[in-house]
Amino acid sequence: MDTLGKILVVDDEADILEFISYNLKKEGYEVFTASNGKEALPIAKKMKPDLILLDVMMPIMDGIETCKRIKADSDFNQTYVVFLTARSEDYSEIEGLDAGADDYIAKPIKPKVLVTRLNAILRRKIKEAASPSIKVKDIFIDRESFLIYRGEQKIQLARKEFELLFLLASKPGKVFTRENILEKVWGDEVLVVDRTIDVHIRKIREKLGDEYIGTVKGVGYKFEI
Amino acid sequence: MDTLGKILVVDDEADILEFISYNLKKEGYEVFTASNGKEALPIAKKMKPDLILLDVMMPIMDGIETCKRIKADSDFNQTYVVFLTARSEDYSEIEGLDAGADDYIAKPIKPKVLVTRLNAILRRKIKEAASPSIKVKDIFIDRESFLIYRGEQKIQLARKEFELLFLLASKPGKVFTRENILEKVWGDEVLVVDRTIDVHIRKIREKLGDEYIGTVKGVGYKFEI
DNA sequence: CACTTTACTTAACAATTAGATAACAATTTG
DNA sequence: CAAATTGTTATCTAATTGTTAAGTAAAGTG
Repeated sequence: MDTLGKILVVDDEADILEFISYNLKKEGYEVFTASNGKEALPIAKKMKPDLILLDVMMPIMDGIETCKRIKADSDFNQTYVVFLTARSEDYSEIEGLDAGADDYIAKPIKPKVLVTRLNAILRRKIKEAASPSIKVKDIFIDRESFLIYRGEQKIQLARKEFELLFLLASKPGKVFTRENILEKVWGDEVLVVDRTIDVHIRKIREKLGDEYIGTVKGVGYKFEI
Repeated sequence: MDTLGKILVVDDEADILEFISYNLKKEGYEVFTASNGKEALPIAKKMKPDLILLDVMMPIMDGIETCKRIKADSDFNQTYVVFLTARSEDYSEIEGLDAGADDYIAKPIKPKVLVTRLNAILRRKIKEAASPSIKVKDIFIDRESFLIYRGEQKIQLARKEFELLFLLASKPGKVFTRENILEKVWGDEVLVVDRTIDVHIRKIREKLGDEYIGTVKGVGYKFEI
Protein backbone atom coordinates (compact mmCIF):
# COMPACT_ATOMS: atom_id res chain seq x y z
CA MET A 1 0.00 0.00 0.00
CA ASP A 2 1.38 3.37 -0.88
CA THR A 3 1.19 6.02 1.77
CA LEU A 4 -1.68 8.46 1.83
CA GLY A 5 0.66 11.29 2.66
CA LYS A 6 3.26 12.51 5.10
CA ILE A 7 2.29 14.21 8.31
CA LEU A 8 4.48 15.93 10.84
CA VAL A 9 3.01 16.09 14.33
CA VAL A 10 4.38 18.62 16.77
CA ASP A 11 3.43 18.55 20.44
CA ASP A 12 5.35 18.72 23.67
CA GLU A 13 3.32 16.06 25.45
CA ALA A 14 4.68 12.63 24.63
CA ASP A 15 1.33 10.91 25.30
CA ILE A 16 -0.53 13.04 22.83
CA LEU A 17 2.21 12.67 20.30
CA GLU A 18 2.01 8.94 20.54
CA PHE A 19 -1.75 8.89 20.51
CA ILE A 20 -2.00 10.97 17.37
CA SER A 21 0.86 9.22 15.73
CA TYR A 22 -0.72 5.84 16.30
CA ASN A 23 -4.06 6.86 14.88
CA LEU A 24 -2.58 8.42 11.80
CA LYS A 25 -0.29 5.51 11.11
CA LYS A 26 -3.18 3.14 11.43
CA GLU A 27 -4.99 5.18 8.84
CA GLY A 28 -2.08 4.78 6.47
CA TYR A 29 -0.13 7.99 6.84
CA GLU A 30 3.59 8.29 7.17
CA VAL A 31 4.15 10.12 10.44
CA PHE A 32 7.05 12.15 11.81
CA THR A 33 7.11 13.77 15.22
CA ALA A 34 8.74 16.67 17.01
CA SER A 35 8.22 17.99 20.50
CA ASN A 36 8.58 21.71 19.84
CA GLY A 37 8.76 24.21 17.07
CA LYS A 38 12.51 24.46 17.03
CA GLU A 39 12.83 20.72 16.50
CA ALA A 40 10.07 20.74 13.96
CA LEU A 41 11.52 23.10 11.40
CA PRO A 42 14.53 21.06 10.30
CA ILE A 43 12.46 17.89 10.21
CA ALA A 44 9.88 19.61 8.07
CA LYS A 45 12.61 20.89 5.77
CA LYS A 46 13.93 17.41 5.33
CA MET A 47 10.78 15.34 5.15
CA LYS A 48 8.56 17.72 3.20
CA PRO A 49 5.35 16.61 4.86
CA ASP A 50 2.02 17.25 3.17
CA LEU A 51 0.59 18.48 6.41
CA ILE A 52 1.88 19.73 9.74
CA LEU A 53 -0.19 19.26 12.85
CA LEU A 54 0.87 21.88 15.37
CA ASP A 55 0.04 22.22 19.02
CA VAL A 56 -0.49 25.88 19.80
CA MET A 57 0.89 25.78 23.33
CA MET A 58 4.46 24.56 23.40
CA PRO A 59 7.63 25.55 25.18
CA ILE A 60 10.73 26.65 23.25
CA MET A 61 8.80 27.73 20.18
CA ASP A 62 5.03 27.83 20.23
CA GLY A 63 2.74 26.81 17.41
CA ILE A 64 1.98 30.29 16.19
CA GLU A 65 5.59 31.27 15.85
CA THR A 66 6.36 27.98 14.15
CA CYS A 67 3.49 28.43 11.76
CA LYS A 68 4.65 31.90 10.81
CA ARG A 69 8.10 30.63 10.00
CA ILE A 70 6.73 27.76 7.97
CA LYS A 71 4.44 29.98 6.00
CA ALA A 72 7.26 32.42 5.38
CA ASP A 73 9.30 29.70 3.73
CA SER A 74 8.49 29.14 0.10
CA ASP A 75 9.49 25.50 0.46
CA PHE A 76 6.24 25.02 2.30
CA ASN A 77 3.92 26.60 -0.22
CA GLN A 78 2.13 23.33 -0.65
CA THR A 79 2.09 22.41 3.01
CA TYR A 80 -1.06 22.55 5.06
CA VAL A 81 -0.80 23.62 8.67
CA VAL A 82 -3.44 22.50 11.14
CA PHE A 83 -3.52 23.75 14.71
CA LEU A 84 -4.36 21.76 17.77
CA THR A 85 -5.99 24.08 20.26
CA ALA A 86 -7.63 23.73 23.63
CA ARG A 87 -11.28 24.38 23.11
CA SER A 88 -11.55 27.71 24.91
CA GLU A 89 -8.42 29.25 23.52
CA ASP A 90 -10.38 31.21 20.99
CA TYR A 91 -7.76 33.93 21.04
CA SER A 92 -5.50 31.51 19.31
CA GLU A 93 -7.91 31.19 16.46
CA ILE A 94 -7.42 34.80 15.56
CA GLU A 95 -3.68 34.72 16.05
CA GLY A 96 -3.51 31.45 14.23
CA LEU A 97 -5.34 32.80 11.24
CA ASP A 98 -2.88 35.65 11.12
CA ALA A 99 -0.10 33.17 11.23
CA GLY A 100 -1.59 31.42 8.22
CA ALA A 101 -3.01 28.18 9.59
CA ASP A 102 -5.30 26.27 7.28
CA ASP A 103 -7.48 24.62 9.86
CA TYR A 104 -8.10 23.88 13.50
CA ILE A 105 -8.74 20.84 15.56
CA ALA A 106 -9.90 21.31 19.12
CA LYS A 107 -8.65 19.27 22.02
CA PRO A 108 -9.61 16.90 23.44
CA ILE A 109 -8.89 15.02 20.26
CA LYS A 110 -11.24 12.32 19.11
CA PRO A 111 -9.49 9.88 16.81
CA LYS A 112 -12.35 9.73 14.38
CA VAL A 113 -12.61 13.48 14.09
CA LEU A 114 -8.89 13.81 13.69
CA VAL A 115 -8.67 11.23 10.98
CA THR A 116 -11.72 12.42 9.05
CA ARG A 117 -10.61 16.01 9.13
CA LEU A 118 -7.12 15.27 7.95
CA ASN A 119 -8.44 12.90 5.35
CA ALA A 120 -10.75 15.59 4.09
CA ILE A 121 -8.01 18.20 3.96
CA LEU A 122 -5.53 15.98 2.21
CA ARG A 123 -8.10 14.50 -0.10
CA ARG A 124 -9.03 17.96 -1.20
CA LYS A 125 -5.39 18.77 -1.73
CA ILE A 126 -4.73 15.64 -3.73
CA LYS A 127 -7.86 16.01 -5.75
CA GLU A 128 -7.16 19.60 -6.62
CA ALA A 129 -3.68 18.71 -7.68
CA ALA A 130 -4.57 15.55 -9.50
CA SER A 131 -7.74 16.10 -11.44
CA PRO A 132 -8.45 19.67 -12.29
CA SER A 133 -11.17 18.81 -14.74
CA ILE A 134 -13.71 16.17 -15.65
CA LYS A 135 -15.35 15.34 -18.93
CA VAL A 136 -18.72 13.56 -18.71
CA LYS A 137 -21.56 13.27 -21.15
CA ASP A 138 -21.54 16.47 -23.15
CA ILE A 139 -20.07 18.71 -20.49
CA PHE A 140 -16.60 19.63 -19.40
CA ILE A 141 -16.15 20.60 -15.77
CA ASP A 142 -13.07 22.74 -15.37
CA ARG A 143 -11.46 23.45 -12.02
CA GLU A 144 -9.08 25.98 -13.46
CA SER A 145 -11.74 28.41 -14.50
CA PHE A 146 -14.58 27.10 -12.35
CA LEU A 147 -16.65 26.91 -15.48
CA ILE A 148 -18.78 24.26 -17.10
CA TYR A 149 -18.42 24.00 -20.84
CA ARG A 150 -21.11 22.53 -23.04
CA GLY A 151 -19.82 22.86 -26.55
CA GLU A 152 -19.19 26.55 -27.03
CA GLN A 153 -21.49 27.47 -24.20
CA LYS A 154 -19.91 28.48 -20.89
CA ILE A 155 -21.95 28.01 -17.74
CA GLN A 156 -20.90 29.59 -14.49
CA LEU A 157 -21.68 27.93 -11.20
CA ALA A 158 -21.20 29.30 -7.71
CA ARG A 159 -18.51 27.68 -5.64
CA LYS A 160 -20.64 25.24 -3.67
CA GLU A 161 -22.65 24.35 -6.72
CA PHE A 162 -19.45 23.69 -8.57
CA GLU A 163 -17.99 21.52 -5.83
CA LEU A 164 -21.19 19.57 -5.54
CA LEU A 165 -21.42 18.92 -9.26
CA PHE A 166 -17.73 18.11 -9.34
CA LEU A 167 -18.16 15.55 -6.62
CA LEU A 168 -21.09 13.83 -8.28
CA ALA A 169 -19.39 13.89 -11.65
CA SER A 170 -16.21 12.46 -10.21
CA LYS A 171 -17.98 9.12 -10.16
CA PRO A 172 -20.84 9.18 -12.61
CA GLY A 173 -23.55 6.72 -11.75
CA LYS A 174 -22.55 6.35 -8.15
CA VAL A 175 -25.14 7.45 -5.65
CA PHE A 176 -23.83 9.85 -3.03
CA THR A 177 -25.75 10.03 0.22
CA ARG A 178 -26.39 13.43 1.74
CA GLU A 179 -24.04 12.50 4.54
CA ASN A 180 -21.45 11.74 1.93
CA ILE A 181 -21.99 15.02 0.19
CA LEU A 182 -21.88 17.05 3.36
CA GLU A 183 -18.61 15.50 4.37
CA LYS A 184 -16.93 16.02 1.04
CA VAL A 185 -18.32 19.36 -0.04
CA TRP A 186 -18.96 21.12 3.24
CA GLY A 187 -16.45 19.31 5.46
CA ASP A 188 -17.37 17.66 8.71
CA GLU A 189 -16.97 20.64 10.98
CA VAL A 190 -19.74 22.50 9.20
CA LEU A 191 -23.23 21.91 10.38
CA VAL A 192 -25.71 22.34 7.60
CA VAL A 193 -29.20 21.08 7.12
CA ASP A 194 -29.94 18.47 4.45
CA ARG A 195 -32.32 20.71 2.61
CA THR A 196 -29.42 22.97 1.75
CA ILE A 197 -28.06 20.29 -0.51
CA ASP A 198 -31.39 19.99 -2.23
CA VAL A 199 -31.45 23.68 -2.93
CA HIS A 200 -28.00 23.57 -4.44
CA ILE A 201 -29.02 20.62 -6.55
CA ARG A 202 -31.97 22.65 -7.71
CA LYS A 203 -29.74 25.54 -8.75
CA ILE A 204 -27.44 23.26 -10.67
CA ARG A 205 -30.39 21.72 -12.46
CA GLU A 206 -31.67 25.20 -13.21
CA LYS A 207 -28.42 26.16 -14.87
CA LEU A 208 -27.56 22.90 -16.58
CA GLY A 209 -30.89 21.21 -17.12
CA ASP A 210 -32.48 18.29 -15.32
CA GLU A 211 -30.79 15.54 -17.26
CA TYR A 212 -27.52 15.46 -15.37
CA ILE A 213 -28.38 14.92 -11.73
CA GLY A 214 -30.74 12.15 -10.69
CA THR A 215 -32.46 11.60 -7.38
CA VAL A 216 -32.50 8.21 -5.73
CA LYS A 217 -35.21 8.50 -3.13
CA GLY A 218 -34.22 7.41 0.30
CA VAL A 219 -30.57 7.30 -0.69
CA GLY A 220 -29.18 10.42 -2.31
CA TYR A 221 -28.13 11.97 -5.61
CA LYS A 222 -26.06 10.81 -8.53
CA PHE A 223 -24.69 12.03 -11.81
CA GLU A 224 -26.69 10.26 -14.49
CA ILE A 225 -24.65 8.34 -17.00
CA MET B 1 -28.35 -21.54 12.91
CA ASP B 2 -25.06 -19.76 12.61
CA THR B 3 -24.25 -17.19 15.25
CA LEU B 4 -25.03 -13.53 14.71
CA GLY B 5 -21.67 -12.54 16.06
CA LYS B 6 -19.35 -12.77 19.02
CA ILE B 7 -19.59 -10.39 21.92
CA LEU B 8 -17.26 -10.00 24.86
CA VAL B 9 -18.90 -8.49 27.94
CA VAL B 10 -16.69 -6.99 30.60
CA ASP B 11 -18.09 -5.93 33.96
CA ASP B 12 -17.04 -6.47 37.56
CA GLU B 13 -20.52 -7.12 38.87
CA ALA B 14 -21.42 -10.74 38.41
CA ASP B 15 -25.17 -10.03 38.35
CA ILE B 16 -24.92 -7.60 35.50
CA LEU B 17 -22.58 -9.88 33.64
CA GLU B 18 -25.06 -12.69 33.85
CA PHE B 19 -28.02 -10.49 33.03
CA ILE B 20 -26.42 -9.13 29.89
CA SER B 21 -24.98 -12.46 28.93
CA TYR B 22 -28.35 -14.15 29.20
CA ASN B 23 -30.09 -11.57 27.05
CA LEU B 24 -27.49 -11.61 24.35
CA LYS B 25 -27.36 -15.39 24.19
CA LYS B 26 -31.11 -15.52 23.90
CA GLU B 27 -30.81 -13.18 20.94
CA GLY B 28 -28.40 -15.54 19.23
CA TYR B 29 -25.01 -14.08 20.01
CA GLU B 30 -22.02 -16.02 21.13
CA VAL B 31 -21.05 -14.44 24.45
CA PHE B 32 -17.80 -14.37 26.40
CA THR B 33 -17.32 -12.65 29.72
CA ALA B 34 -14.59 -11.11 31.82
CA SER B 35 -14.76 -9.26 35.11
CA ASN B 36 -12.08 -6.64 34.51
CA GLY B 37 -9.92 -5.19 31.82
CA LYS B 38 -6.89 -7.26 32.61
CA GLU B 39 -8.85 -10.46 32.20
CA ALA B 40 -10.56 -9.15 29.11
CA LEU B 41 -7.55 -8.55 26.93
CA PRO B 42 -6.31 -12.13 26.53
CA ILE B 43 -9.85 -13.39 26.00
CA ALA B 44 -10.38 -10.77 23.34
CA LYS B 45 -7.12 -11.73 21.70
CA LYS B 46 -8.17 -15.32 21.55
CA MET B 47 -11.84 -15.09 20.69
CA LYS B 48 -11.73 -12.13 18.29
CA PRO B 49 -15.16 -10.84 19.20
CA ASP B 50 -17.02 -8.59 16.82
CA LEU B 51 -17.91 -6.29 19.65
CA ILE B 52 -16.72 -5.60 23.17
CA LEU B 53 -19.13 -4.29 25.76
CA LEU B 54 -17.12 -2.50 28.42
CA ASP B 55 -18.16 -1.20 31.79
CA VAL B 56 -16.43 2.10 32.40
CA MET B 57 -16.03 1.69 36.15
CA MET B 58 -14.05 -1.38 37.03
CA PRO B 59 -11.32 -2.28 39.48
CA ILE B 60 -7.93 -3.56 38.26
CA MET B 61 -8.23 -1.99 34.83
CA ASP B 62 -11.05 0.36 34.03
CA GLY B 63 -12.97 0.53 30.79
CA ILE B 64 -11.21 3.53 29.40
CA GLU B 65 -7.78 2.07 29.88
CA THR B 66 -8.94 -1.22 28.43
CA CYS B 67 -10.47 0.51 25.46
CA LYS B 68 -7.25 2.38 24.77
CA ARG B 69 -5.28 -0.82 24.78
CA ILE B 70 -7.74 -2.52 22.53
CA LYS B 71 -7.76 0.32 20.08
CA ALA B 72 -3.99 0.43 20.15
CA ASP B 73 -3.82 -3.16 18.99
CA SER B 74 -4.14 -3.57 15.28
CA ASP B 75 -5.67 -6.99 15.78
CA PHE B 76 -8.80 -5.17 16.85
CA ASN B 77 -9.13 -2.87 13.91
CA GLN B 78 -12.48 -4.40 13.09
CA THR B 79 -13.72 -4.59 16.66
CA TYR B 80 -16.39 -2.27 17.95
CA VAL B 81 -16.15 -1.07 21.51
CA VAL B 82 -19.30 -0.01 23.34
CA PHE B 83 -19.19 1.54 26.79
CA LEU B 84 -21.60 0.90 29.59
CA THR B 85 -21.82 4.08 31.63
CA ALA B 86 -23.88 5.31 34.53
CA ARG B 87 -26.14 7.96 33.13
CA SER B 88 -24.69 11.02 34.80
CA GLU B 89 -21.04 10.28 34.17
CA ASP B 90 -20.85 12.58 31.21
CA TYR B 91 -17.17 13.13 31.83
CA SER B 92 -16.68 9.60 30.69
CA GLU B 93 -18.19 10.39 27.35
CA ILE B 94 -15.39 12.75 26.57
CA GLU B 95 -12.69 10.49 27.92
CA GLY B 96 -14.26 7.51 26.28
CA LEU B 97 -14.39 9.09 22.89
CA ASP B 98 -10.74 9.96 23.26
CA ALA B 99 -10.12 6.36 24.05
CA GLY B 100 -11.83 5.45 20.80
CA ALA B 101 -15.15 4.00 21.86
CA ASP B 102 -17.71 3.58 19.12
CA ASP B 103 -20.87 3.93 21.14
CA TYR B 104 -22.40 4.23 24.59
CA ILE B 105 -25.14 2.51 26.46
CA ALA B 106 -26.36 4.10 29.67
CA LYS B 107 -27.16 2.16 32.77
CA PRO B 108 -29.61 1.04 33.98
CA ILE B 109 -29.68 -1.36 31.08
CA LYS B 110 -32.94 -2.36 29.50
CA PRO B 111 -32.60 -5.65 27.65
CA LYS B 112 -34.49 -4.44 24.63
CA VAL B 113 -32.44 -1.30 24.29
CA LEU B 114 -29.26 -3.26 24.70
CA VAL B 115 -30.17 -5.82 22.10
CA THR B 116 -31.48 -3.34 19.57
CA ARG B 117 -28.47 -1.09 19.85
CA LEU B 118 -26.02 -3.94 19.47
CA ASN B 119 -28.01 -5.37 16.60
CA ALA B 120 -27.93 -2.01 14.90
CA ILE B 121 -24.21 -1.58 15.40
CA LEU B 122 -23.33 -5.02 14.15
CA ARG B 123 -25.70 -4.84 11.25
CA ARG B 124 -24.04 -1.62 10.18
CA LYS B 125 -20.70 -3.31 10.44
CA ILE B 126 -21.79 -6.23 8.32
CA LYS B 127 -23.34 -3.98 5.75
CA GLU B 128 -20.25 -1.82 5.51
CA ALA B 129 -18.14 -4.85 4.93
CA ALA B 130 -20.60 -6.36 2.50
CA SER B 131 -19.75 -6.37 -1.15
CA PRO B 132 -21.16 -3.41 -2.98
CA SER B 133 -22.49 -5.46 -5.81
CA ILE B 134 -23.71 -8.92 -6.68
CA LYS B 135 -23.81 -10.79 -9.96
CA VAL B 136 -26.35 -13.62 -10.16
CA LYS B 137 -27.94 -15.31 -13.11
CA ASP B 138 -28.22 -12.66 -15.80
CA ILE B 139 -28.53 -9.67 -13.50
CA PHE B 140 -26.09 -7.39 -11.79
CA ILE B 141 -27.20 -5.75 -8.56
CA ASP B 142 -25.21 -2.62 -7.96
CA ARG B 143 -25.09 -0.82 -4.64
CA GLU B 144 -23.16 2.09 -6.08
CA SER B 145 -25.85 3.20 -8.43
CA PHE B 146 -28.75 1.43 -6.76
CA LEU B 147 -29.60 -0.06 -10.11
CA ILE B 148 -30.19 -3.54 -11.42
CA TYR B 149 -28.54 -4.24 -14.73
CA ARG B 150 -29.73 -6.93 -17.10
CA GLY B 151 -27.44 -6.68 -20.05
CA GLU B 152 -27.82 -3.12 -21.24
CA GLN B 153 -31.14 -2.70 -19.54
CA LYS B 154 -31.18 -0.70 -16.32
CA ILE B 155 -33.94 -1.41 -13.85
CA GLN B 156 -34.62 0.94 -11.01
CA LEU B 157 -36.03 -0.36 -7.75
CA ALA B 158 -37.25 1.61 -4.78
CA ARG B 159 -35.05 1.50 -1.74
CA LYS B 160 -36.82 -1.25 0.21
CA GLU B 161 -37.24 -3.31 -2.92
CA PHE B 162 -33.56 -2.96 -3.62
CA GLU B 163 -32.53 -3.96 -0.12
CA LEU B 164 -34.86 -6.92 -0.18
CA LEU B 165 -33.59 -8.18 -3.50
CA PHE B 166 -30.03 -7.53 -2.39
CA LEU B 167 -30.58 -9.64 0.70
CA LEU B 168 -32.08 -12.57 -1.17
CA ALA B 169 -29.44 -12.39 -3.86
CA SER B 170 -26.65 -12.26 -1.31
CA LYS B 171 -27.21 -15.97 -0.82
CA PRO B 172 -28.93 -17.41 -3.87
CA GLY B 173 -30.84 -20.57 -3.14
CA LYS B 174 -31.08 -19.93 0.58
CA VAL B 175 -34.57 -19.50 1.90
CA PHE B 176 -35.08 -16.40 4.04
CA THR B 177 -37.96 -16.46 6.48
CA ARG B 178 -40.12 -13.40 6.78
CA GLU B 179 -38.73 -12.88 10.25
CA ASN B 180 -35.28 -12.98 8.74
CA ILE B 181 -36.18 -10.49 6.09
CA LEU B 182 -37.85 -8.10 8.47
CA GLU B 183 -34.85 -8.06 10.73
CA LYS B 184 -32.32 -7.47 7.99
CA VAL B 185 -34.19 -5.15 5.70
CA TRP B 186 -36.44 -3.28 8.08
CA GLY B 187 -34.47 -3.58 11.31
CA ASP B 188 -35.89 -4.79 14.58
CA GLU B 189 -37.21 -1.51 15.88
CA VAL B 190 -39.67 -1.31 13.02
CA LEU B 191 -42.97 -3.03 13.38
CA VAL B 192 -44.37 -4.17 10.09
CA VAL B 193 -46.88 -6.75 9.05
CA ASP B 194 -45.79 -9.80 7.04
CA ARG B 195 -47.97 -8.94 4.10
CA THR B 196 -45.81 -5.91 3.48
CA ILE B 197 -42.97 -8.16 2.45
CA ASP B 198 -45.24 -9.98 0.03
CA VAL B 199 -46.21 -6.72 -1.57
CA HIS B 200 -42.59 -5.75 -2.02
CA ILE B 201 -41.81 -9.15 -3.48
CA ARG B 202 -44.65 -8.61 -5.88
CA LYS B 203 -43.24 -5.27 -7.00
CA ILE B 204 -39.81 -6.74 -7.56
CA ARG B 205 -41.33 -9.54 -9.62
CA GLU B 206 -43.28 -6.95 -11.57
CA LYS B 207 -40.13 -5.06 -12.47
CA LEU B 208 -37.75 -7.99 -12.98
CA GLY B 209 -39.99 -10.87 -13.94
CA ASP B 210 -41.14 -13.86 -11.93
CA GLU B 211 -38.12 -16.04 -12.54
CA TYR B 212 -35.84 -14.58 -9.89
CA ILE B 213 -37.68 -14.85 -6.62
CA GLY B 214 -39.26 -18.12 -5.56
CA THR B 215 -41.76 -18.77 -2.80
CA VAL B 216 -41.34 -21.60 -0.35
CA LYS B 217 -44.72 -21.98 1.20
CA GLY B 218 -44.76 -21.97 4.95
CA VAL B 219 -41.14 -20.87 5.07
CA GLY B 220 -40.29 -17.78 3.10
CA TYR B 221 -38.65 -16.53 -0.08
CA LYS B 222 -35.46 -17.24 -1.91
CA PHE B 223 -33.50 -16.11 -4.90
CA GLU B 224 -33.80 -18.89 -7.48
CA ILE B 225 -30.53 -20.27 -8.73
C1' DC C 1 -16.36 52.57 4.22
C1' DA C 2 -21.22 52.66 2.66
C1' DC C 3 -23.36 50.44 -1.09
C1' DT C 4 -24.32 46.81 -4.16
C1' DT C 5 -24.22 42.38 -5.63
C1' DT C 6 -23.75 37.63 -5.11
C1' DA C 7 -23.57 33.34 -2.57
C1' DC C 8 -25.26 30.62 0.92
C1' DT C 9 -28.54 29.02 4.25
C1' DT C 10 -32.88 28.30 6.08
C1' DA C 11 -37.84 28.04 6.83
C1' DA C 12 -42.15 27.04 5.11
C1' DC C 13 -44.96 24.90 2.21
C1' DA C 14 -46.11 21.96 -2.02
C1' DA C 15 -45.57 17.89 -4.59
C1' DT C 16 -44.30 13.47 -5.02
C1' DT C 17 -43.29 8.94 -3.97
C1' DA C 18 -42.33 5.01 -1.18
C1' DG C 19 -44.20 2.22 2.02
C1' DA C 20 -47.94 0.12 4.77
C1' DT C 21 -52.23 -1.97 5.22
C1' DA C 22 -56.81 -3.80 4.45
C1' DA C 23 -59.58 -6.52 1.81
C1' DC C 24 -60.21 -9.91 -1.10
C1' DA C 25 -58.65 -13.48 -4.64
C1' DA C 26 -55.91 -17.32 -5.71
C1' DT C 27 -53.25 -21.07 -4.62
C1' DT C 28 -51.35 -24.71 -2.06
C1' DT C 29 -51.51 -28.34 1.41
C1' DG C 30 -53.11 -31.91 4.09
C1' DC D 1 -62.82 -29.66 0.30
C1' DA D 2 -61.34 -26.68 4.26
C1' DA D 3 -57.69 -24.25 6.23
C1' DA D 4 -53.71 -21.95 5.81
C1' DT D 5 -50.78 -19.39 3.21
C1' DT D 6 -49.60 -16.32 -0.30
C1' DG D 7 -50.83 -13.09 -4.30
C1' DT D 8 -52.93 -8.85 -5.81
C1' DT D 9 -55.12 -4.53 -5.97
C1' DA D 10 -56.48 -0.25 -4.32
C1' DT D 11 -56.10 3.07 -1.03
C1' DC D 12 -54.17 5.72 2.67
C1' DT D 13 -50.35 7.75 5.18
C1' DA D 14 -45.89 9.07 6.26
C1' DA D 15 -41.51 10.17 4.62
C1' DT D 16 -38.83 12.33 1.33
C1' DT D 17 -37.78 15.66 -1.92
C1' DG D 18 -38.87 19.97 -4.67
C1' DT D 19 -39.58 24.86 -4.69
C1' DT D 20 -40.05 29.49 -3.41
C1' DA D 21 -39.04 33.31 -0.82
C1' DA D 22 -36.59 35.64 2.36
C1' DG D 23 -32.90 36.39 5.61
C1' DT D 24 -27.87 36.59 6.43
C1' DA D 25 -23.13 36.61 5.39
C1' DA D 26 -19.42 37.41 2.22
C1' DA D 27 -17.32 39.54 -1.61
C1' DG D 28 -16.82 43.06 -4.73
C1' DT D 29 -17.11 48.21 -6.04
C1' DG D 30 -16.83 53.01 -6.38
